[in-house]
Amino acid sequence: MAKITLKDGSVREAENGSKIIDFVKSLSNSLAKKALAAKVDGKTVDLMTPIEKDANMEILTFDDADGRWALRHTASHVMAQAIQHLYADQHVQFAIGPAIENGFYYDIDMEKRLTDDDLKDIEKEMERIVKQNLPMVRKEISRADALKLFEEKGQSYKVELINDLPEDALISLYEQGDFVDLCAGPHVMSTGKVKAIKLQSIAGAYWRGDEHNKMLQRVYGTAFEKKEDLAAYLHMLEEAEKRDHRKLGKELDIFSLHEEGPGFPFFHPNGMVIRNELIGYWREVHRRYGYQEIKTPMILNRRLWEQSGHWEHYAENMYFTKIDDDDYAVKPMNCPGGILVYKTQPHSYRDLPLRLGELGLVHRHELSGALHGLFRVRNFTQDDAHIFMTPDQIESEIQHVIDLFDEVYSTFGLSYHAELSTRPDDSMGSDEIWEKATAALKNALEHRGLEYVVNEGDGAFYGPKIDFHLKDSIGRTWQCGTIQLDMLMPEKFDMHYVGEDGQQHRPVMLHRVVYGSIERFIGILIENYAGAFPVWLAPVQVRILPITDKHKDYSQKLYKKMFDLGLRVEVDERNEKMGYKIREAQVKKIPYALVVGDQEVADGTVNVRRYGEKDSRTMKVDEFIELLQDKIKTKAEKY
RNA sequence: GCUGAUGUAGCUCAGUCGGCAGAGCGUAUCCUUGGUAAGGAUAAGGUCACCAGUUCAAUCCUGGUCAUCAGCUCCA
Repeated sequence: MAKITLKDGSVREAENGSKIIDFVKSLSNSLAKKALAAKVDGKTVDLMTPIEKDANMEILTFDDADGRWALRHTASHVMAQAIQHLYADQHVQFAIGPAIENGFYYDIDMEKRLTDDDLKDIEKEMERIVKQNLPMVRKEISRADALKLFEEKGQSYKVELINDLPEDALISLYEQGDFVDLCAGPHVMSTGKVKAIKLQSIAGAYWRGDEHNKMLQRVYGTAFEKKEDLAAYLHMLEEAEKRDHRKLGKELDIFSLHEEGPGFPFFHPNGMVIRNELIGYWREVHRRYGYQEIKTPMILNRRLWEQSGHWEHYAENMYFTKIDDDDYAVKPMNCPGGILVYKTQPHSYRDLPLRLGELGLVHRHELSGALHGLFRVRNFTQDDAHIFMTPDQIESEIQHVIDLFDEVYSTFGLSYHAELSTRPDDSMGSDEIWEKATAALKNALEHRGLEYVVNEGDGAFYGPKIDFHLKDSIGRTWQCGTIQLDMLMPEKFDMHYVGEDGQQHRPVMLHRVVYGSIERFIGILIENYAGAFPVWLAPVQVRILPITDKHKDYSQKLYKKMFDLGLRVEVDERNEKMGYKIREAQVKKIPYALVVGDQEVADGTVNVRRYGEKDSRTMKVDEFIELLQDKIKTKAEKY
């Protein structure tokens, strides 16, 4: 007998060689029904796996990420089978078909181009396969047999995958009915478990994610255990779409994009209010954290970009121009400018760390297909800063930067995750410098207990970096903040400071942005607040709604009083009924609507209705203004 | 840049299987002076993304270009 320790710590016995599913049945029939896979000593396996020794076991259901993964992975195989059935004449080649965060996909290669209508047919065929409740049978074969099998089937992508596996690898296959696939698993026990399926979209994807390879057809879908859950998920997606910053940006008159300038966003008055408030806050925070601000030119001579390495490593993303007969480039980054400022005078170790901030407008030629609202543009303002310091200040300075990031993100109620990116192929500098810089970043992260993922080879060409990612309305993450450690630019530009010993030393440089780009950050904020900005950021903070013409004078007096206090206020004097004006104020997501009629004029009050609330309350004018000013001062998120 | 889809009024979208282009919202004017999510009427508003081709005739068919959307690649 094997001793099985369950998640709650209880220990049960199971017969050696018995299947996990039978063991689960012995625990509870209802659990056995819900079970999708199991985690044995940390490894996720099929329920058909035999129990062979004492182990820790967790039964996975749809509530567990790994359970969902198994179900959706099976769904992906079912889809592949359906495609094989429907397009038998096509010699469909299958590449890979994993489960992903909220669903699954399969990459396939065939002559016929799938259309949205085809998805309906595939779904139908999938449902048929699900109904048949085919068992998912795992088989293990040798590498040679696997090669033979897939060569015979003419599945060249599979053959390529197998060839990449170690010589002695035992290869697993999963078979359901007439479909067999190379797959490590795990899967749910049978196709019948996949109760609710929705195929979502078709897109291109490069084989192995490499743009030099052939582009395959990728079919995205999602699957749930219950139809209701699928419906709820699809509804959630619809709701999230309403928060899309491109949609809200238009509706709330924040920004626009035009064919005349793809990727070059236009900011409207409402957008500029948000921008300027963000910048004001940024300046206030950075002053407290010991930064000074500079401004450097947008166009600089070719020599500078050659010296920095951009000319060699970044040219395909740069825009160029000529002045007289000389080559110039529009800056894609602010650092060389900051370095020139540093070099205008000698520095002592006593001046360091020297923190120079710059709101710098940079231009980068991004691929046309990558452009995406304010999230991915071709010109953007980085809330940049370059910190020049001594080598032994690196770690404390990184901590200092992370403190600042923490403060800024929490002001907006944003949660983030960190990623560490290491040396890319196309990079400058010695191994030693890279190792040192990477270790410094890693230490800072670990010292602080920040969890992070590592992106091998994703660093900048001049140094490794820590990126801070924020989520958009549908859960895609976007890199915003970044801290990049740079020991190369100081060399390239022969930068110095005088140390305690009176000798010349090489400073270390830190590039960092908090918002990342003001444009992208505004996009994130629009989605985060669903367009209903906190009072301090709201383009219009208060709208006064006089009931009839009789109340216009009082409204104007109120308006002037608030306007003179610097508040963003407007009066809706249109000849409309109160219901209409209230609706308009709500649709525009204005934090406070003030209704004024006979009552308010007589009492010197306002009737305050907050955005999103049905009830209103009457307040003295001064009392309301005080409330408003307090919300603004404290950057309160709630009205 | 790649694969696929889309482009009609300021916005959201119908529509024309080739024959003078439509709705709702918004805007303007008039009526209505109305207490918390849409009061009524009238009117203006379009080179049907752009450029070629086919045709007696193209918003519609063909080809190309541009932009947008989803994804890939890339990135703040």
